[in-house]
Amino acid sequence: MRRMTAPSFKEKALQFREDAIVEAVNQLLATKGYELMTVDEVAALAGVAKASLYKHFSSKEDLAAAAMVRVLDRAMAHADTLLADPTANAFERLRAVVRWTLQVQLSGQMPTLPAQNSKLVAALRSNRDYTDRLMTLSDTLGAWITEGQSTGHINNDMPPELVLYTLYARACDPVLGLLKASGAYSDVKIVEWLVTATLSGVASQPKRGARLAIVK
Amino acid sequence: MRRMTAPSFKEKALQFREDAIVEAVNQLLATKGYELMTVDEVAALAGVAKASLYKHFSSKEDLAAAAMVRVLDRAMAHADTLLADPTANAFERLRAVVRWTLQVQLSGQMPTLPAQNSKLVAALRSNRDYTDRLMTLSDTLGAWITEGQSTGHINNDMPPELVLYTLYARACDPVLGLLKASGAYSDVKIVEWLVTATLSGVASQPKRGARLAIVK
DNA sequence: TCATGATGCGACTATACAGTAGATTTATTG
DNA sequence: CAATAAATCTACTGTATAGTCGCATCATGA
Repeated sequence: MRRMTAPSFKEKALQFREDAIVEAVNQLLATKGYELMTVDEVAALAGVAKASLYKHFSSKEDLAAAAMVRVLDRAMAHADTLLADPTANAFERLRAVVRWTLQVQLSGQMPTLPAQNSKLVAALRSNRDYTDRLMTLSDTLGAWITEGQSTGHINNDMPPELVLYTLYARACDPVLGLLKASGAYSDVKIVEWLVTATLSGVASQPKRGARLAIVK
Repeated sequence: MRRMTAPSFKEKALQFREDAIVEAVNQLLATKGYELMTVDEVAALAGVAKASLYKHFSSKEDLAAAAMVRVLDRAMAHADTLLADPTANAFERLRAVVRWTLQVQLSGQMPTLPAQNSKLVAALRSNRDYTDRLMTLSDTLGAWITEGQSTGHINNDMPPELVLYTLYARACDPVLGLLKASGAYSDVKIVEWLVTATLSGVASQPKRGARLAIVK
């Protein structure tokens, strides 16, 4: 049954609190990671008692899932804005996705979860809010990837799966943090280098037409 | 004062136990990660009582450091064998390093540590056994990288630091595990794709001489 | 203004885990 | 073989933290 009336004051306050909690989780996941994040910290940062928090989310795993849902929503929203630009092709959209992901991580806003925690992984897998969004986003990006392969922009020898995972992996690439910690480079420079590294690797690009002088 | 006598039976047994402990740590770090690894597990897996373990290593951080020292030693040993081949150039040696790293990870033998645990990071930083080896290995690889840049094999626009970190990051690349979990590809294929992705990215390589047909 | 039901909170429990103390075994040496 | 020193083990402590209980508070609707 869908709601008929406008959200009441109480309901808006509720939503506001949930947002504060998820924002706190997002922040802590981005800085300390899942294992080191404590529910007490989340509650304190959100300005909520722990028992109240458990009225909204039934477990620590649920908290993590909520943060991932939010970042996936943002990623999909970003993908939609990219589709709105008719001048960009699939490859350029993928490049923009990589850049967006790196920018979010560099600004300390990217929540990351350990793939090794089996209890957490099981909780995520059985969370429809999460899995549905992950599949939707993967479908969108997967379509761009195969399109990029058919237009010759993306390596045809690699399975689209591998390319997709490679993009996702930018969200937890440790290189970003190490370069930032060195303090020697601007954020913009770091992002551009890593976009290049992802798409073209660290090897020199063979110059187009480089063999002109050699071939007769 | 250096020892004069051969290691006694007792001392060999001691060394043997330490090896068993470090091997257990390595295995658990590779599978569960640092936070989820418990000292009780390490002791059980090594076949040693926890209190005995603490006679060898004074903290959980020390255990992790010992495992990292071991893997760094192996990496340096591998680098030495690469230097022994006079036909390979710096770029080819770096490719071999990437392949080795991926192979170790794929076989479930690569210990990884969370960069977010500040207590652990502090312990590693103040551990000479660890830092000395890390610097030595970085010097070796760094020399190969700048050599690769001067011979035009490696992108000159990128700081060597970035290239070095990119190589190191292969040790904890989640793409490997995801592809393996999909079950659709052989280990050899996975490694080769990721070597390519690291060095040349996921984009199509512009074919050498591709503009021949266009330029006059 | 009062009844009500949902939401919030302080204080609590249970548990898992890092680290320790003291008894016990074992290799070594005279 | 006896004395010793070192290493190991069993059983423990202290603490951090996920999750809960029961009472207090407050918006809402009559």
